[in-house]
Amino acid sequence: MSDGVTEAILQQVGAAAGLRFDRSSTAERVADVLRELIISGDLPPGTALREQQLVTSFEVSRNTIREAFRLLGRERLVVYHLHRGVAVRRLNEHDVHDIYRTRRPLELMAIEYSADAPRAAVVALVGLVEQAESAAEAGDWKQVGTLNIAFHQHLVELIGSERISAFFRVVDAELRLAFALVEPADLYTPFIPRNRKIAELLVAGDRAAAAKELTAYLEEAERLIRAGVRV
Amino acid sequence: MSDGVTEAILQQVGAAAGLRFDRSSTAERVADVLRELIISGDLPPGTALREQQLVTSFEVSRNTIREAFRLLGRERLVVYHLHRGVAVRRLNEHDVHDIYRTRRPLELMAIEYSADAPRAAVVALVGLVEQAESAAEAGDWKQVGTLNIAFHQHLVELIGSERISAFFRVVDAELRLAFALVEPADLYTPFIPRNRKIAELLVAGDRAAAAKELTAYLEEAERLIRAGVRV
DNA sequence: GCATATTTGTCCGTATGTATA
DNA sequence: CTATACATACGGACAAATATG
Repeated sequence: MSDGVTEAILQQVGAAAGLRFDRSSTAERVADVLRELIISGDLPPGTALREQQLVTSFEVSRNTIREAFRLLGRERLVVYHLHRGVAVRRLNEHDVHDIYRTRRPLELMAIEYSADAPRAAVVALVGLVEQAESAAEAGDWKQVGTLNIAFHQHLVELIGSERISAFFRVVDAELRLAFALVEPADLYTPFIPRNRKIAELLVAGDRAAAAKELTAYLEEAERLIRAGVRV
Repeated sequence: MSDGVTEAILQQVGAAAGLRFDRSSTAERVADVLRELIISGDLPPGTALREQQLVTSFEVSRNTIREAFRLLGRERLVVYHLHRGVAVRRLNEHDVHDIYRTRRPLELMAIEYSADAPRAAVVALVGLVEQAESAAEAGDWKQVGTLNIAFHQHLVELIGSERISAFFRVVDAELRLAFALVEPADLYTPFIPRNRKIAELLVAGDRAAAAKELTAYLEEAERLIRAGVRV
């Protein structure tokens, strides 16, 4: 009945997190911990999050847990089933498709806006790629993944809208629900050189070529992740 | 002490909404009603939403109210102050500026995507403008406002991303927090002909001119609303 | 600045309804 | 079909923080 593995994970992190004695509300902090567990893959898609279980692991009340669920639900990281509680969201192919339909216009627009963005911000993209290359050589795929995300997040931030940046973060967290299903080496290795090319083209000011390269990147990534979700 | 006006509004709507016996959770439904009250301007920015007050008007428990607050908080319609509860959000000039920094790239991208969108969807924009013209003649400013929003929502939907559409809806609801501060006639009258021009240019396939017109629209709207917020 | 009242933050017990074995 | 487990929702309690006189 009770999922021993899930329970163990929650015990660890919940207890260690020092949930009380903070500035924000307990519900926010519970949501933060759960979000981290979800996007890191420790709580894989489909995992049922039972209220009582979380009450004992986090040592907070059920009300607080439920408030945290509401927050995560709005971020699309968990799904509600009335009278059946919440579970970590499982993306289907359509979800992945729509996420890329979301990323494409945003990132393409970011390329256009790069013309007006501070040069330092554009150059910083190259630095992120270089860090990713080092991490890949060291075989640290988790770090490569983080840096890949940081690259695209940074790109979108060139638009200069806090709301779009925040929206992109949420969509990105959502996309990570699918990452657990794909081999990290498969996922990132081919994309580092692509990111490098995009960054270099932007620094050179060739936005049209950068847009072309980005489109190719996104198409390949979507295909790969959709294949992973299909399984 | 207790705000009689706010109370009266909540009494009315809360009781009339038939909150129980529905498919979704009570918290969702409470949030729906509150959202409507907020974006319609019945609960103007700054209004304190006291838990006990809502408990009596909606006849639900405090826990449920708090869950609804979490939902609205994630939509940026209310703000939390620890140990001081929630209040209807009050936009400042920076907020309005960022909202337009958000709208601009999205709507410009929508114009580009209109090339690939189904023709019927593009033509439908003209229909929305015509409805707005009728409503303006009839002096129904509330309806004009609704139709203006529908126009831009419809435009963004040409991108074809459910997530972007949903995001735009949230941003739009947020923007309405500022509408209460501007005279509706001032706000909408000059924009109907602009919308018409944009729609006609899109139907004609002249996307560059439509983009120019849209940019002018957004600049004017931002200026007007920022002036309203400044007061 | 202090004492008091109010309100939030959080926890708990319980009753009801729903889904699943 | 019954039993069980669980989520949903309510209401009461109390400490802590904040607002008020």
